[in-house]
Amino acid sequence: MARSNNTLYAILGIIAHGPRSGYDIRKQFNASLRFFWSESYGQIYPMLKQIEREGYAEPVESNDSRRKKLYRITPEGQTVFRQWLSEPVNPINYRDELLLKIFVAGPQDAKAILALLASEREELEKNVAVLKEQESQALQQYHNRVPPTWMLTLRYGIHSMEARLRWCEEAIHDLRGKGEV
Amino acid sequence: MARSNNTLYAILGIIAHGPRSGYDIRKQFNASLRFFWSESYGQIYPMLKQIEREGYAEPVESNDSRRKKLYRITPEGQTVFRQWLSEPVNPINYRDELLLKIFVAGPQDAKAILALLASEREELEKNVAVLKEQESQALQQYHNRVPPTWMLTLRYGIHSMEARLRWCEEAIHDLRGKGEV
DNA sequence: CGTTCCATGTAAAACGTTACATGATTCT
DNA sequence: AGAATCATGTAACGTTTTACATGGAACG
Repeated sequence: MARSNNTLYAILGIIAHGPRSGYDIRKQFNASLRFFWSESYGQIYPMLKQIEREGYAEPVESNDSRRKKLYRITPEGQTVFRQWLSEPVNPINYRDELLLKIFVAGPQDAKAILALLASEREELEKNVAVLKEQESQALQQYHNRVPPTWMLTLRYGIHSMEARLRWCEEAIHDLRGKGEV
Repeated sequence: MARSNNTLYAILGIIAHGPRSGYDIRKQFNASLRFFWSESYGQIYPMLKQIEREGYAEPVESNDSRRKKLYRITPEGQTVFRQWLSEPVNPINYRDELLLKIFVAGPQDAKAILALLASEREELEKNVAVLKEQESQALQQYHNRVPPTWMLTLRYGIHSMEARLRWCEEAIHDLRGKGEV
């Protein structure tokens, strides 16, 4: 079975909104979707060349003072991108280390697990704050016009992290209640 | 930088609760943690041999009618397992295809995204029902005694899937409201 | 006696990160 | 001038899935 080749479509999806360099693409993922998607340079640059070879994008000369190599999506690229977009998504393969540890922990590990949960909670509180700040900034920007679809990914970040945070607190409460600490 | 070698610890964590075969290990992950962790045979069997070579587990002859090869964790295995358990977790690398698609979608893709969200919602409703059923079964089983830590992973499944479900509904509502459908 | 499930295993390919190398531009 | 950031790229390594191969046990 052919693998999903997500890196190809991720890049195509970014340059579908306008010419971008490899550096731009990385930046865009890190700025907005870092909690749910990331691409490393080690994948981006080789994939851009492959995309060009297959005729899904072509280089454009930039009038930037930097020597950026911008790529513009071609009509063929648009076609395969929209095709991919409408296909059902593949099941996610999460590998959540914290969940694994809790799953395999025994009663004697309650203390260690509590420590992990505490630092997770701290981390989540920070991240939720960052996302909410981003949200209020974005809402000001779009106060009358329709917000773009990527706003939905921001909303997802808030929903999912708040849920994880509530779970963390519940779990800490449960473990403390056992008196095994 | 040394990579985290999670497969090793995942396996060690399972056999820490009693002798298991490669097949058992797979089954246990699929039964309880499938949404947050999975291991394929292509990793499990070679890793079991490596674990044996390193002295973290040893084979035990089974009195099972099947020709299972059970592995039992050694004291050294226990040690490295508990050590790993107490270390801080590495950041997760989610790669959430649905989020990616929504992030890179343009206004003209609203219809395609709505279809994806609708089938995601369906899927989530099924999964939440399954988990809640599992939860009530487990709660009966442990009605007086303290529930094991893996119950927390079940709770996480419910929390996170319900959050994703609520987000799905919110997103569908938003996209419909735009009149772009 | 055939089908289904149990059970172990390997090889190849695909995927993804990390570390390194290189050099230009911008800012202080 | 020096530091920080921008920018492209590659090689090595580690991780993970997929496809294939093999055969025994249970069940109707």
